[in-house]
Amino acid sequence: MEAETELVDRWRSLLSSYNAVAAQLERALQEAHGLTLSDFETLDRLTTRDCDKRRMQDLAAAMYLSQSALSRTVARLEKSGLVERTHCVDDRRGVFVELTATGFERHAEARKTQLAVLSRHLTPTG
Amino acid sequence: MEAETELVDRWRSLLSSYNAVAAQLERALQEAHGLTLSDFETLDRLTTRDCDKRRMQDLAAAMYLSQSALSRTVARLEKSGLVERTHCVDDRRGVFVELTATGFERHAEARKTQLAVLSRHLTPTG
DNA sequence: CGACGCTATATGCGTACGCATAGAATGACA
DNA sequence: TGTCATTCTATGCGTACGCATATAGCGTCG
Repeated sequence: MEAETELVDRWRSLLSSYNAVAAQLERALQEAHGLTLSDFETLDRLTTRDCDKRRMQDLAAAMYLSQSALSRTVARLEKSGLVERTHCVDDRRGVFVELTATGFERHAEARKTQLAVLSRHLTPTG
Repeated sequence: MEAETELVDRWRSLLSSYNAVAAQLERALQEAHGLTLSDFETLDRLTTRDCDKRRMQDLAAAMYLSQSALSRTVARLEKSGLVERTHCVDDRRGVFVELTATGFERHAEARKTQLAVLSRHLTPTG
């Protein structure tokens, strides 16, 4: 019984910490840069890794999004001119996603917003 | 710079922990009980507190949901017969939300599912 | 080569969300 | 009593999501 309530308490804590930060972050990114949280996270994955040209499946594996959600996120980013999609040459089922110069800049600006929000709303305790 | 990456790392960790657990929980609750995560959390609030009859605004304050999302969640729960809404007598703008017997039972069953999922997917590290 | 199973991505569909606003009831003040 | 600012909940609207399925390319075996 003790273990159960401890488990639920940890979950509650995670739930409220996450939602508090996520809501602020979502709003700030949207307002200042026209980006969804998923948009930003996707851009982030593309800058963080060595090659800034990644296959969809690699992105999907590194993220929390479902395959379909990632597909649409990348479609949004492409429409906004932040990434480009190119078919792989060796396996034409695959799709490479690549940051554009604009995408790189937008990410850099958005990262400032992210840091500002995190430092204000992400408490050390969780 | 050090502090910045530490902050971002904490956020990443929170993000992935949350999503891993939330996705499982959402699916399990939906499949086994026809409940959204928000549905369950709302029922949970109604059983946890002293009086199991609460005003919308009290629920809203105790939760992460927006006011409109809570309104619709309660509407769903009422439609399913798990809660009842009654106008307050003293302030008829307000709405009391009350668990039905069915709602109480459903919550008790769903809580087992919650505990099962949490014990499997909520790691001690967060 | 041709058929088949498998993998990678896209899309139809239904749902929950947040924002902005509408609608109803309150309290204060003339 | 009548007006008006305020509070509480509901709703119109547009968006992102997940699930299931469609589509296109791959590799193998005959």
